[in-house]
Amino acid sequence: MASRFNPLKADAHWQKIWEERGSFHASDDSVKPKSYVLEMFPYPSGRIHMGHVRNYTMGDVLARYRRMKGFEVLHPMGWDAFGMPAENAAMEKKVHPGAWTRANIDTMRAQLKRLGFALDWSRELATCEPDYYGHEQALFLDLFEAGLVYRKQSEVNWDPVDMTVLANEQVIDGRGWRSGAPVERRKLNQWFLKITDFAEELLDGLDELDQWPDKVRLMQENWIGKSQGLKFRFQLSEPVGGATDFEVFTTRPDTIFGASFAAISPDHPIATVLAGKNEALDAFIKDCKAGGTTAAALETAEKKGFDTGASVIHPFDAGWKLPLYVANFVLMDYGSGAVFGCPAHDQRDLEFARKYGLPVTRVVAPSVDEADAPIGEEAYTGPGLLVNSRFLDGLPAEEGVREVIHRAEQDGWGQGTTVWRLRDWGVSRQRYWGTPIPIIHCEACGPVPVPRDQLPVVLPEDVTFDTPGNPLDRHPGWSQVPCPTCGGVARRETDTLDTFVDSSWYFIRFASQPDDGPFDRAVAESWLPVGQYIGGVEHAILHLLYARFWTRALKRIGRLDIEEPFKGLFTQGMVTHETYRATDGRWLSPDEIDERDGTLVETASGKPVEAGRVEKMSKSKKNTIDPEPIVDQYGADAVRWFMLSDSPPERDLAWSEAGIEGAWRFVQRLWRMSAGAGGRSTWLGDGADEALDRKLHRTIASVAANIESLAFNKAVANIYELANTVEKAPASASRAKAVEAMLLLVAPMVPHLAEEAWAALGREGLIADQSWPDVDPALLVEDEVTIAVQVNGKLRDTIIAPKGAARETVEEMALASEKVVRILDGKAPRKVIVVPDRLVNLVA
RNA sequence: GCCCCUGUGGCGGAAUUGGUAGACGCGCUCGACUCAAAAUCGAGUUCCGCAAGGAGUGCCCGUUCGACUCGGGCCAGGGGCACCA
Repeated sequence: MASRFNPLKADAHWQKIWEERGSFHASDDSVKPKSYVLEMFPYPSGRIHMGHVRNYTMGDVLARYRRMKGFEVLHPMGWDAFGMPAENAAMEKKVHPGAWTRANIDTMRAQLKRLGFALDWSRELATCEPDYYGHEQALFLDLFEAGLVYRKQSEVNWDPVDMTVLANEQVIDGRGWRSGAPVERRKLNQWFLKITDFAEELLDGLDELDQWPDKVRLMQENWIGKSQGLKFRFQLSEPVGGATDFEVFTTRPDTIFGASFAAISPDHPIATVLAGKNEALDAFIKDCKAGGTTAAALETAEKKGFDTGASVIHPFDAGWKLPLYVANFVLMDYGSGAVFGCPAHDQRDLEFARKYGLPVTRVVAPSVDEADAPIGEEAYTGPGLLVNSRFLDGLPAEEGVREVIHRAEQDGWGQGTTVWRLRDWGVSRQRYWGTPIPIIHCEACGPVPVPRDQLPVVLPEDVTFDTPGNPLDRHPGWSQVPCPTCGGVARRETDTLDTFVDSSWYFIRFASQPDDGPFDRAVAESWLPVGQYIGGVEHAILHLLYARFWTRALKRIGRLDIEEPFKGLFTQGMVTHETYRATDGRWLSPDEIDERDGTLVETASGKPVEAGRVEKMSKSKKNTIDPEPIVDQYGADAVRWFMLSDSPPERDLAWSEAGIEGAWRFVQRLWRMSAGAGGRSTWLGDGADEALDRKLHRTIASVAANIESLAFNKAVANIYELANTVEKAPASASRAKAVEAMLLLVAPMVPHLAEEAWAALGREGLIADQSWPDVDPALLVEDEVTIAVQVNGKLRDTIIAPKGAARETVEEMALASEKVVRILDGKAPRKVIVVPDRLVNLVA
């Protein structure tokens, strides 16, 4: 028997056997209970990175464990293959996005296979292929016909030099990433999905997702952002271009008497009219449109306003006029695009009022006595009673909200309403490498769906990337088609779908992939919802919300009777690594660094180096570790073991050389203990070892519990403890059993070693096909317990007592302790607290 | 700006409902084996102290017989923010 486990041979050997036997093919018509384990599918960016390895290792352990527990497991893999990086590669490297993407997929598939994941490769899919996106186009048309798709104007980041639309990520400090030109906001006609129709049910549905992290549920709740408040109309003192009033929304109608100005968005129709007669205002509005469209860019921008000279009338007092401003912080997309400002109780309004010299009137105070307490640098947003508010005076603020809404409804100038922060999902992208939107624009008929028998609308491959912008627009023939309805002159939609659409239903396609439709309903329903979904927390909002929406939309149109796509969700942490910088600011890779005389230097130059933070692996910081050479050197199992060890899976994992070395050593230690030369003879023996039996059975139970709750680091620690105990135990029949059971426990984590050792021990069949070992409940119960003895809450001694011993017995034993006698010094304790089987606390 | 998360030895971290803080791993120290090294095995390793003992889970305050755990107030670091996926 080999004295060392050789992963180079073993990995490939067992991977081939699993593949030949179809070990991990999921059968749709199995009689076993079904379990769907899914990790977020990767974007084929080039090569597998450590984050993928960690993600897929976690899912793999769970999938393999569930198979051992008797489930028919669906554990598929595919490619989120459309997206911007392929177009960037096309421009930079002069390769076609399709060729680049497909080559990446081939590379990454081979890399994943080397890690020995228990995946059903027969269900592999790539979103960039017509046999996937064609079905997506059909689903898009289903939603279109159900009235869930519409068209409206929406803003994009526009690069005026490159004449192209920019993604937020391409806007750096308000400038285009290539041209460096200041970015403008520009309106385009775009397609939207009516996710807001589902706002209420998407919010309510969160309550039932009890196997999701609270953090993610909260993030989604905030994102959906339900607010209740008052919608009312401000009358303009003088009509503006025919308008005599406009709508305002507020969540704080109780503060209406603290109003000192009204503000509308730069995009508000009234602002547009006013700007027509006022050059300075026009310039101000243009200025507001500079910069990016992200929330962060908008909200950190300096709060600026422009006094239009117009005014509005206070709803409760016809003689009270409020100045009307155009303000850059008022969002046209939220509420009505108009607000009233109450500086005393809103920080942003306060800063605005101070800047433009507007009055600040307190209308909420902690008590009536503080009615005239001045507002300093900070707005008062706490609870309290209404003051300086006429008929509202003395009411608690929350009652004031109800009272103002009541009066507004009674007098007919406003009504209580619910407003959502959630906006409809804009799915148009002015890009090539995405799913073509299956719509034809006819001059006479308007937008017309592509007839079903003409799907898929295939993305043409003969395009060029020599100029910026969407190549589909420039393609000579592709967009020119007759109208399907009238046969007249028409043009294909040249925008493509947001790649989040692709990832909103791939998990359904994995469950069922017929040729003639997106999925077979009954088969899909037999697997769904996904039992455990695992991926990065960066998808906590958008991807997960869109997938939830898409699933509910399919239910609404009668295609699938599933409400929530993901029953269990787990968000794993990132893989990090140390960073280094040369004194001139260059990032240096950790292997370009040496330590000389206690200081860090750059190996090549000998110049000093500054150690940076341990950060997410990224090319720009030169701290990435390519998994492939690591697998070459240590084998798949050591890499997998390291990914599971130490760090809790939801937190970041710091890559280290020492860590992978440690994992490698443990893999070898497992081999020596079980099948390695000389190993067996040391543990074969007769007779029972009850202490070892107890340890084994407790370990089986706790490893199972820890895998089920995805606490892999704890499962790993359990196994180390067991290994330590087994090694110290004398030879016995119990020890022989423990070694074999231990192989079953590690089989989901280090499957190649487990198979190799299983075979070396002469056991039949694959370890992958074995059942998880049973636990004898009798062995989980201890007959003796260690009890802590405290005096005044401080630990002074421990005693060993029979499990379940009477309070009196334990108290007596504690009082008999030498240390306790010395500390109590003859005095009787005032009070004795006994926690059965845990501790005794003597209060002196 | 808004929202969220995290903070425990030299390091990663463990600690069912408040009940023996530091399991397990890494590193380090000493020892065994070896001509030597690697590998392996054994012992030790929160801090102060020879010891008895004392202190200790980012900081301050509180609740409790008892707080890493609960409440209040801070500090520090990190993440997300709708066209990156």
